[in-house]
Amino acid sequence: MSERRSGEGQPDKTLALLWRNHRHPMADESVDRKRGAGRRPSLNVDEVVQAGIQLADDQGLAAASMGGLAKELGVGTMTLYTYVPSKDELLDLMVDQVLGERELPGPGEPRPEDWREQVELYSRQTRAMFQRHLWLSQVSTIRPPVGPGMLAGREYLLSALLGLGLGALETNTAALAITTYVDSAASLEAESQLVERATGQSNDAWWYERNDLWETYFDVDRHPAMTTIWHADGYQSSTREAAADSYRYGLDRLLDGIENTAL
Amino acid sequence: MSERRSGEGQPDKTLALLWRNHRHPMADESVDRKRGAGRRPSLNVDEVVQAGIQLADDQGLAAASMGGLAKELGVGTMTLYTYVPSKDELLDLMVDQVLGERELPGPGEPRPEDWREQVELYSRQTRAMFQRHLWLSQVSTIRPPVGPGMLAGREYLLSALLGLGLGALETNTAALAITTYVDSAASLEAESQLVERATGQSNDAWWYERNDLWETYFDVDRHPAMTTIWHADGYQSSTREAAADSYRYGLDRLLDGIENTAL
DNA sequence: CAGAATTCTCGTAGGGTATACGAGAATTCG
DNA sequence: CGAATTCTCGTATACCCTACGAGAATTCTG
Repeated sequence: MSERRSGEGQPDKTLALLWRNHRHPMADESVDRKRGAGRRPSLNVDEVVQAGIQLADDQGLAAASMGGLAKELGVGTMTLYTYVPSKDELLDLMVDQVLGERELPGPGEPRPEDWREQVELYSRQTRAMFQRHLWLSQVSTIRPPVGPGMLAGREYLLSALLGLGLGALETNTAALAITTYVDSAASLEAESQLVERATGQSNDAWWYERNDLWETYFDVDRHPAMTTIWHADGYQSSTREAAADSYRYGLDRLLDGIENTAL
Repeated sequence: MSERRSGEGQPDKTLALLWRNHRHPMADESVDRKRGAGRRPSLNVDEVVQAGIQLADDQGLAAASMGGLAKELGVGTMTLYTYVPSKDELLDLMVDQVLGERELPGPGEPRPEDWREQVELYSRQTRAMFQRHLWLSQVSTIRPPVGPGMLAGREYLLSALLGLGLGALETNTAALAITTYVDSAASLEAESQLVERATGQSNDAWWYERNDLWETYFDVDRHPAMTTIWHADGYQSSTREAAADSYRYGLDRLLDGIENTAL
């Protein structure tokens, strides 16, 4: 993973960058430089962010280093620091950008009627996002970029749950529980593919390589439950399918539980 | 996050290291060198692993580099490679060690009667493990060390669910869903504290620093649900408490859902 | 008891990372 | 045409992992 994240420097500057393409009440020239004297920039923030995403998609997050990205853009490494204060900030911008790519209906836009269908949509879009951008799984979400993309996602999920009549605090709590589950599972799924790509070995092949375990080290007496499941064909052959099934199952059960408390 | 993990080299050698302290049917001297000619080792694997855990606990995973660990042990960096084939293998050993520290009753040992209480115990022990070893949150779990510690955890959880009479495949699926939820949440909790430690700033302070967001950029029309929750006091002041509540809530709902399908 | 065999020890070297600093180049304003 | 402004980017630093191979320590063999 990544080590430390997110600008400790000036939150104002960070927020201004995140919201750079949104008009807001106090719209001053905090980001848009008034074009006057001075050398003309050869790039702009959006180009840098987009190129960063592209590079991370194609070659992995590690390849999207400041040096690598600069080479891709045909400029010197330090030139990037004209557009972005640090690598961490750049990552924030990349993340909020792709968070905003999810196609989630905003307020007033048409959406599924059933609340579960609405949550389902959030789940699908989020998983698809992780699939498009596997590197997301390597980025910490503890202090997320507080930009338009992230807020749109939270807004959508909360609006889906509001209809349940759960009370403000419980609604928020439920939304958090759902995002924890969905985002974590989607992240694990993406990470799994990343590992397959990086090692050139499927996860199934990896497990198979460890067959020795069962023959040599596995002690049936110490593991009766696993043995029982095994003999009852409780293990799926495909790691991937097992993960997908367990995701489906867990989300359905979680929503069942939430629905029940709402009655 | 960490980049790539887990020995692609020889699974046999890896397994032998992981199970080094367990007697097994085919017990040969694959690990224990027959003590004969040759210089005496100044360390052993367990010491290296233990020192690695200690160092990662105290100074963070980054500080537990091969160089740093060697300095701590008073040997040259390359000396460590006598005991452990690579840094990734060492990490596997550290992880399985702490997985095994969880106090989960084995087969035949006394345990809570209620299955939910048993799952609860798994949850408590796992969260406590992450709290003792915050660096676990930075380690990928996609290809876990297939050692005694990991197997004991899976065995316990499966045994807790077997009593529900769910059928082998569904039991396994449910167990996977539970570990995904519990492990992910515990990992996020630990990561959160790690970030606080690394930045010297509490997460609450971090959010507070972004108060500008609400005044300057937040658009009420685009975020009616968030606004509603806000006005109904649906947001908790403490990030940490909010996370804990949502964890509790989500786990309870998940177990509710599982219980219902079992009827 | 000497040399051979074996095993552990560890310095060096190489290719990777983010970014502080400051000099130089390009552009426009007065 | 200078001065002011802004963008460009080479250099230098301090880390990371580990392949390689020479040297040190110990015991076995005769």
